[in-house]
Amino acid sequence: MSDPTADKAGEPAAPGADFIREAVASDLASGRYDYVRTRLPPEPNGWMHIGHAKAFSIDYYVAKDFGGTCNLRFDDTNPEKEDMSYVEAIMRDSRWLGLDCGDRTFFASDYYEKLYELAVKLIKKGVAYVDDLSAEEMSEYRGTAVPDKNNITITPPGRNSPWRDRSAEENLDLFERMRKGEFPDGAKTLRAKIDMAHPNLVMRDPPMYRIRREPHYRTGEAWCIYPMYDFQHPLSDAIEGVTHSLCSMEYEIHRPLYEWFIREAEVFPSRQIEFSRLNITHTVLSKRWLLQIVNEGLVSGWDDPRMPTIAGLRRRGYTPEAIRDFIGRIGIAKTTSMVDIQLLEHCLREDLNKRARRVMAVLRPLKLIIENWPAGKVEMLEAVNNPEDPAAGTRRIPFSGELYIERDDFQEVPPPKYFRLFPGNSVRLRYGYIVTCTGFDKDPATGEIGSVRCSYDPATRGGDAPDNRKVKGTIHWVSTAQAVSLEARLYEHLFSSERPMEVAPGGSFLDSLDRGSLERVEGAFGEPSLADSREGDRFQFERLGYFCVDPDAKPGRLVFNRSVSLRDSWAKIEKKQA
RNA sequence: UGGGACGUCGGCAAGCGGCUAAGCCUCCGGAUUUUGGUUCCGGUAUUCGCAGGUUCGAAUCCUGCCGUCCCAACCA
Repeated sequence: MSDPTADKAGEPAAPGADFIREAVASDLASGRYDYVRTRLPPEPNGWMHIGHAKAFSIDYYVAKDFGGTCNLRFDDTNPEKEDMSYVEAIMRDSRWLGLDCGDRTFFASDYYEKLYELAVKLIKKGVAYVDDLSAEEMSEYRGTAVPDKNNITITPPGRNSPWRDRSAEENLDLFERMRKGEFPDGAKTLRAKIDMAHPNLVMRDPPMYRIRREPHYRTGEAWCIYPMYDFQHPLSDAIEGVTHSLCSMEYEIHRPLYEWFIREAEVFPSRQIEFSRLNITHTVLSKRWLLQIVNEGLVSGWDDPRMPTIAGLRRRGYTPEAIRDFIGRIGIAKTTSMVDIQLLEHCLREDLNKRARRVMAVLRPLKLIIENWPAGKVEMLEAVNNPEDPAAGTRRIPFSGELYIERDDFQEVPPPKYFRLFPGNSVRLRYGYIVTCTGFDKDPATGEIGSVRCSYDPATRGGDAPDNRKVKGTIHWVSTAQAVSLEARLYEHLFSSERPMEVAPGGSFLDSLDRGSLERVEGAFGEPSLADSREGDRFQFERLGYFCVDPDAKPGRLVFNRSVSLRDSWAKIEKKQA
């Protein structure tokens, strides 16, 4: 936090740094607009994920870069899926990320009356009509894409609805009665009258309003007709004076329609610009799929630390700075891309390396007994809190003749290049003493190592060897008598497949969901300073990774999430040897 | 014989007719190191989907092919 550049992370260098900023700069230069306003347009039907964070960041920082403003506007026009809890979650998460629109928070549902009036205007102009076709009929009349034998899609021209040429008066009357609730759900729609033979499917008289008797989370039962996205979005943008309506590539095909509504409704001409959405390896960024994972109980909730949601990342231990840095690094383009999740992890490590306090904890304890240690003696040793930040100071940790070390740090028969503890070998106990392994106990039945014995060199207090002898390995430890017990939760990627969205024919994206992606390690121990840590506190467990205190932690019951492991070059050596 | 877009290193991504094609992640070496962490050095595209063309000169312009993605919701 002390790094002044940290808050700039995620903000691309300068106006013109990407094609969107170039376009905005050029619009300002040409006089097309004399100010800049963007908007974050979430639909409150799911929690915000990192893909939204990318999109929101673009909206937010483009506006900021040009001295403009950014509105948060909930596109809440589908009462069946939306909920206030989602609004609250999205607001909390965007604020946490630093994308704070303050009092510029709006709802499309607040524009229903205004949108209705604009629809009436289009009816009066003769460019919108009430249609009696059913959904199925409409689909058929539109002449939608059909796969042919070569799997190529062909689209015959659509046919006009028999109701297409109703008079403006009749349409007006019908539309008014739709609003009054005189017709059952789905019986009629209001459609834009454009061109049923248009090569672009979305231009074939798209629906503007549907009848749906479903209480809306904000407007209650005030309305039984709801506007569709294509109609609502450009006009909501216009109502707010949005200059640049930035969205993802799948809306590109909708741009002619976006412009058509603006032109016909004669409202403020916002400009839509598209960019490609984010994809990340080993996860999915589709609200539908994330919802399914949550609903089926495959994770603990939207904020499960394995989820790519902002709440999940936060609980996992991600910092807003790391997420913003990541977003800044992936760039903005129009190509379909798949970003390596390792980049996200790298951004977290880089951030936490600078700020996380170091601490020692042993996840899989193995008892180490120092045979020549004076019985009952406890020494306090000084340890550095953060070698990257001298201001973090030092702390004192207890050392004794009985310690826990990591099971991995002892091998009865060392593999090649292994330089930790094995019979006869010396190792440094971090901030402690240099010890030499003198033996070990093994359960003859199971072959499990029960404890390891060693002798220490009193001249090496603190870990320095006065005789300059070389001790290659340094391992972490915790004194058994003073250790605090803790639970560590280790996470793997939610999906074992690099591209879970590429589902095999007849399969499901859930096929590659890793059911073992959460591992609870219950019998772990940490140094005593961990005892008074609080929810959200972040640490580096030396040699293991970055951990943070999970909300499940209670007084006297420590629970840590591993946010990300440290880079592990030994694992690579091992892998190569295998 | 529909429409729209995109194709530069394993992954992102600069490049906008003229220095030996930025940078980051990954990967591979090596140095430093009381975290096999960090940091630091070095290496990894004679080549820009392919084929032609224009030009003194092209990843950048033109033409044609090839490939990938999106569009069949009264969802957004």
